[in-house]
Amino acid sequence: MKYEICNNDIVLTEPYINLEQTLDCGQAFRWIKISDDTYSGCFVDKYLEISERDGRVIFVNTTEDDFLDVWASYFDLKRDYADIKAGYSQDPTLAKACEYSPGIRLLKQDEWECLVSYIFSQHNNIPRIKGIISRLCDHYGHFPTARELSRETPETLSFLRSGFRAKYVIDAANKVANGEVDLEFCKALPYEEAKAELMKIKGVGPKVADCVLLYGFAKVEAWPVDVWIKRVMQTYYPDGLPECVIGTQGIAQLYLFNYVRNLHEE
DNA sequence: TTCCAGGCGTATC
DNA sequence: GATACGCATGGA
Repeated sequence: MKYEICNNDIVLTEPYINLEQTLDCGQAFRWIKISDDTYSGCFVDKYLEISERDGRVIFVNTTEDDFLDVWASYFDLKRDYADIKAGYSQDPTLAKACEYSPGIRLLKQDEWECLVSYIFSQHNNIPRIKGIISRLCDHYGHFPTARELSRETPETLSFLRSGFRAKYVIDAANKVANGEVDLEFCKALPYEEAKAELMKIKGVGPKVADCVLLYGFAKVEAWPVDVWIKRVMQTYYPDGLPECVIGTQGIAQLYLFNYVRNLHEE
């Protein structure tokens, strides 16, 4: 990781990140493109504007402390993606997927926000997921805590227009607020045990749990299988995943998901 | 109009 | 344990 301090900004020169590929690939739902080269977003109570110019990423008006304590972790800056992608290049499909969007990185998101977001994601599409979460945050002025959401009912959340998912989010809020599911504790558990804990929540099945394990807990062995990844498996890997992804399947999934979803649109 | 969307709970066998 | 079906909402 290499960076410079420029006036009030942090300019990241290494590693390479593509902001559009990373912030708008469907792993996080709250980043907003506010100009040609700039996004705004949050991690818990930290607000960030971040720009990409001439291949460099600029953390606008950001202290070195916040950069090192919050954003370096959030953007997974210490992981060696060049090394990971070199391993993936043994597989022709993954080689194409990495070439298609080489600047994707895993975002290590807040686990509670991640849990709620992916409960809303089920049987839904990305623009609509963003709309629901945007209405939720506008309503509270921030992403609501579990305690705040535990006071809601499906009726009081009807403004979200989130359909049958509202009751699941309320169940998650209740279980997290009363300690029945302890996300901090889950984070420290091994993959399988953490997954079983998350699946105590109504509306959290294997796929949503894997998304929280990957995007919220940064457990890169998680392998969320949605409709797109099912198609990937049928089309490219009928006999199972290639050896070169074992251990970091979650990161491979980011590249593959983005690749096939855009192939479909073209 | 019909189909589908980063699935899951439930009923049924 | 596996398979089928309904589910709120909205865009294509």
